[in-house]
Amino acid sequence: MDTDEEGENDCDISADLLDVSGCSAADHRVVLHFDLDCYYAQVEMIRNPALRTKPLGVQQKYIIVTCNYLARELGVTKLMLVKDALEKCPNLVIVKGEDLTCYREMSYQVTELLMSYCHLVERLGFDENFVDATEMVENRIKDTDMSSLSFVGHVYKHDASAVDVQEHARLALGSVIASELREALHSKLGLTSCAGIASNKLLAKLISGTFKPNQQTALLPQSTAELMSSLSGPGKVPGIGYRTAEKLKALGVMSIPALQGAPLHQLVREFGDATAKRIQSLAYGTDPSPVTPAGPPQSLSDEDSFRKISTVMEVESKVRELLSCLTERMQKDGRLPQTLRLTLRRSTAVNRWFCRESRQCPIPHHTARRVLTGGTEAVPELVSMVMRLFHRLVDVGEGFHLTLLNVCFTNLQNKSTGRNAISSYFTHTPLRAAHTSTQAQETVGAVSTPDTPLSHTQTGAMCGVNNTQITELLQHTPLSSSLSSPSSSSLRQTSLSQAVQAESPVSPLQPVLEHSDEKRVDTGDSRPASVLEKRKSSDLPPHIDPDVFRELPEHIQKELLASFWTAGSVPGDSTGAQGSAYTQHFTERVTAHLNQQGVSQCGESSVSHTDMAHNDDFSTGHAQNELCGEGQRSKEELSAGCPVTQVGHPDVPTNVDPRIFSELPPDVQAELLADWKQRKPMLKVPSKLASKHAVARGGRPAPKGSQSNSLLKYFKPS
DNA sequence: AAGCAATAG
DNA sequence: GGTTCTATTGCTT
Repeated sequence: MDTDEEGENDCDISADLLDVSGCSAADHRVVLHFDLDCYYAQVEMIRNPALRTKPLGVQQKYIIVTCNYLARELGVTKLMLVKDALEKCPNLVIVKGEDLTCYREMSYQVTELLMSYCHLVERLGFDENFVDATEMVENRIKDTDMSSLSFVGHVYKHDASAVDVQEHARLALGSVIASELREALHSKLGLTSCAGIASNKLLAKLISGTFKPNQQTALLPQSTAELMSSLSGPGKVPGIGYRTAEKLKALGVMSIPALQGAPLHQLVREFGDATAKRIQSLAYGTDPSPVTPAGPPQSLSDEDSFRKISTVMEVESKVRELLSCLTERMQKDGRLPQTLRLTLRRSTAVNRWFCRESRQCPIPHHTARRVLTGGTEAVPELVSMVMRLFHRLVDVGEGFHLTLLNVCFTNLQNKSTGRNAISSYFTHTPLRAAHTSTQAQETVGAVSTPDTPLSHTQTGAMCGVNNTQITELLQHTPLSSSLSSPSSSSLRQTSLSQAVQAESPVSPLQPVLEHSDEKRVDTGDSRPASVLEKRKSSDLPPHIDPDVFRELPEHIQKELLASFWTAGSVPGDSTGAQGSAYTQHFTERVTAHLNQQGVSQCGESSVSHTDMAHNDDFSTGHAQNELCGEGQRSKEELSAGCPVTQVGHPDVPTNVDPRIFSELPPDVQAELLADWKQRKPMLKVPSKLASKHAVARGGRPAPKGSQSNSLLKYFKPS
């Protein structure tokens, strides 16, 4: 009978059975999951808007790691061999994506933007974020008029307009918030995304991909079972990977219902108590794991793969290369690396046993310090440390065949004092934000217009971008007079931080920083689109050249007007960041527009290197950096966005073509130089990032060392 | 603390 | 059951 142990000890699963009926304590959370659309490809299209109209693939080594939707329509898929992709789609435009710098930087800007509205943000890879919006919903639910509330976006297996919002008010509010955050990502960073709204991370993640791209979906609690059983097998459950799925198969568990119904003791035998319970709960759609706030990364690593490295010399030079990049990153980070790890992959001929092996060692204090102070001066000592690790792994007497090397700094210790406020973790990658998205026709009822008065300083995207924008102009546009007039006229004038600041409408989306408790009477609707229409070019901010403005297509004009209208409500700060919000955006749009019109791009059309994909043997790392037809470039240069030969003025950034620079009017040159010189002091936002909520729930006490200080450094430039 | 396995994007 | 280039967590020693 029932005298078994397993029957009596707890009531774990039965708790789940209770909440099928709708509201129980367990679905109390509102969790959002954001997933950037084809992320790397999107970043590349932002860097070069001309790519938007073409099928685009991002290449790492010999595979296409991701591609845009145009390419997908033509049959290209993720992780496809370059050769296959080109067969399918001969017109595929390919950009190299081995250097992750710009993807990483933009990724942190995304997290940072989300965090500015809600501190509970957890990163998952570079392109996904969870947000626990429970508290935001609670705060908002009081003063929202239920009769005007409705779902934004899709509701899984339901007609969104037919769902009873009274019954699902919190979820509906979650969908409103998700759409506002997505709109913020779009208007501030130019990125489109999908979002899922549900009661926990598992469900939010699973639901977010149901309508793609650039759409969002909410999951009603009563649809949970349907969602789960729609998965083709246990392996599709996030958290159950290949190995676990294989083991389950061996147990005869091949479907979600099977996993739900599997005898617990059997799972426990295979996986242990904790894992067994966890995966079975997952099968029911239960996931108690908290949204754990993101911090700076816990390790920094750099790696390269190759066909073959078999001499110590090659190893050493590859290691040196990796360490140079890595120490630079480490220096910007500002934390002290306390351990160093080497990992490698060997090709054992007999059994293609692809596994990574590693050795690590502590880093002497003086060496670690030198990494931070001297940067690459520390490289030689690090190289010799790594080589010692290498000899621990490989008996060179035998001969060896490596296919990958990785070096990693871990055990990162916060530099206690706020003293060395290492500047800009993010050196801003060229940013062209806010494009009118081509495929964005989801009904975005409440806040569709590009207003969302985001009344906080979006540091990453706004401050200091002036310069990058100028830089962009220098890089991507011909020296035609048509351009120099708008750019210089709009960029030249320098002081006007106040213009529109007067009355920005109250945002339904309040950034967490200023926490305004003022009664907002009119939150939801308020903003008729007519406001936009009423603005004529006579309303242009003073620094915008009306003639240039009129040249732009109407939809871009509109977009810009909207941004003029909403930007700038930066309250107390804007130190020297003169009117950057306006000018930056304006400049961007003009530039993007010109590019889209096929203005010849400095001869360097990064568009036509579809060949050269396969001819390199992928042997020793380099060689393949032949990107824009300008010979070799280092990874860093590539990430900085197509530099040219280095000559010229010491203060001219490396990513600016000195020739082009020299042809600019002298006054513009002077201004740029001045700008570049005091770039660092210029950025700064003393925002106080949530310290109170550092420990959110049962989770972890926030990142190690928990210096909100260091976290800030990580996210903010300055 | 070290090394690895598993998971994920 | 691998392609890339990361990054995290948890188990085992």
